[in-house]
Amino acid sequence: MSRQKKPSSRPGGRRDAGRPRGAPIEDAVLSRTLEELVEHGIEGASVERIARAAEVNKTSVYRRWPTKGALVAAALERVALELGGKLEDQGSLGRELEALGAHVAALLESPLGRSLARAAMAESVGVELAALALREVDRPREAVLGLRARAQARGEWRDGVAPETVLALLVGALLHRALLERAALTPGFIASIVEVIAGGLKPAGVRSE
Amino acid sequence: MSRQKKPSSRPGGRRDAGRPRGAPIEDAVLSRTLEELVEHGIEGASVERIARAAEVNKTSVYRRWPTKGALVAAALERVALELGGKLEDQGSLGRELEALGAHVAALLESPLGRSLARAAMAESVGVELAALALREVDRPREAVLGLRARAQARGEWRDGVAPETVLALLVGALLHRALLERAALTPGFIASIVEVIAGGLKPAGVRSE
DNA sequence: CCATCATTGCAACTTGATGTTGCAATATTC
DNA sequence: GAATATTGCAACATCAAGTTGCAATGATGG
Repeated sequence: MSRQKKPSSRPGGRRDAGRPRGAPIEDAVLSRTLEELVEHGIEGASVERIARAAEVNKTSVYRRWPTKGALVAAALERVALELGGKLEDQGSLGRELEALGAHVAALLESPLGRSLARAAMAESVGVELAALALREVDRPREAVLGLRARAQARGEWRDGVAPETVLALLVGALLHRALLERAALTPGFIASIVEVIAGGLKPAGVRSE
Repeated sequence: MSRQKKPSSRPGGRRDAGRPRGAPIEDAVLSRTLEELVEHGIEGASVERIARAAEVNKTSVYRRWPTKGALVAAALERVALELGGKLEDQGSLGRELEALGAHVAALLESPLGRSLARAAMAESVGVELAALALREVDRPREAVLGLRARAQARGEWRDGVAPETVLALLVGALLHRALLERAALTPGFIASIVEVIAGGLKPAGVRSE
C-alpha cells in the first residue's frame, strides 16, 4: 500500500539497480504527520508544512502517498494506542466498567485520541481513514468481551444484553461529554454513568447496594 | 450581527438615502447555504458555489457575512429543528425514553441533523458555530426535565441521578452508533439502550418486569 | 571503478477555495 | 433630480492540494 512506482520487470535489464527509497524519509514524514495531526487536526493538517518540518521535499512526500488522506492513513496505521489492553478482574462489574471508562476517558482527553475520535466521525475523511481511526478509538471492544464473561459469572449481567449496547452507552456518553459538550471527563461523571449502566445490567431482583 | 458597513451618522447630509440591502438576497443565500451544508457538510461547503446557486455575486455574500463561518452560523441561526418539543406522558419511563430516543434518532438520521451533529463536534469550526450547532442537536435537554419530573412521581427515578447523565447516555449511545460505527439506528437498538438506562434509574428494590 | 537507474530536490505550474478591492451600473429615498 | 448605498463584475492576493519536467545524487551490479 506504500510504493506505487513499481520498478516492474524490465525485459532486458538489471533488476535491482538504482537508488532505493530512503527509510529515514518515511519515518521522518510519518512521525511528523502525527504531530501535525495533534496540532492542527485532520482537516487543518498541511502536507507542505509536514514536508518542511520533516526536511523533505513536498514532491517526495507525494511520490509515496498520493493524497493527504493516504498520508494520514499511513501515519495512523503505525499508531497503536495502547489501552492497557488487559483490564484485570476488579472484583465487580461496576469497578471494571469504571476502569474501562477511565481508560477511554484518558484517550479522549489526549490530543491524539481526540483528534482520532473526531476523524472517525468526520464526513470528509475517506471511508478507509474513518475505519482506521475507529479501530483505534473503539479498541475497548475487545476488552468488553472479557468483562462480560466475568460479570456473567458473578451474576451481574442480565441475559440478552449485547456487549455492543454497553460499549455504545459507555463510550457514547463520554463522547457526548467530551466532544459535544466540550466538558471535562471527571471521575465523578464516569462514576455516574457507570452507576446507571451497571444498575441496568443487573438481573431483576438482584440488587446489592 | 448582520450588517457591518454602518451608514453611520454623516455630519451634514441625508440620513436614510441610498439603496437598501435586499432582503431577497439574504433569504436566497441563507437557504441555499443550508442546502449546501446538507450536501457537502460544513467543511466541504463552498461560498462561491452558494453564491452561484443563489444567483448572487460572491461579493455581495462577503459584504454581509465576512467569513464562511459567519455565513454558516447565520444560516444555522434560522434553523429551528423542531423536536416535537412536547413529549407527552407515555405512562412509563421506558416508553418516554424510547419516544425521546426515537426523536433524536430521527434527527441524527436526517442529513441536516447529521451535518449539525458533526459540526458541533468538529474542531475547525469556531466556538460560536459549535455552540449554535449544539443548541440544535442537544435540544432534548429541555424535554428531559419534564420527563424526570414524571418519572420521579412514578417512583422510577432514583435520587441523585442528574438529568445530564441520562441525556449523555441516551444521546451519546446514538451518536456512537450513528457517527462512529456508521450503523443504522434501528428501533431494536434504541429499545436495548433504553432498557439498560431505565433499569439503571430504578430505585433499589423496585423491579417491575 | 563505473555505468546504470531510481530517488531526491527544485522550480514552475494547475486548480479550487477564501477573502479583498476598485469601479461602473443601478435602485431608492429625499 | 440629486445624493447615496447597494449590486454585479472583474481582477487580484493568498494558500493548500496535487502535478510535471529536469538536473543532481547516490546505491548497486558488474
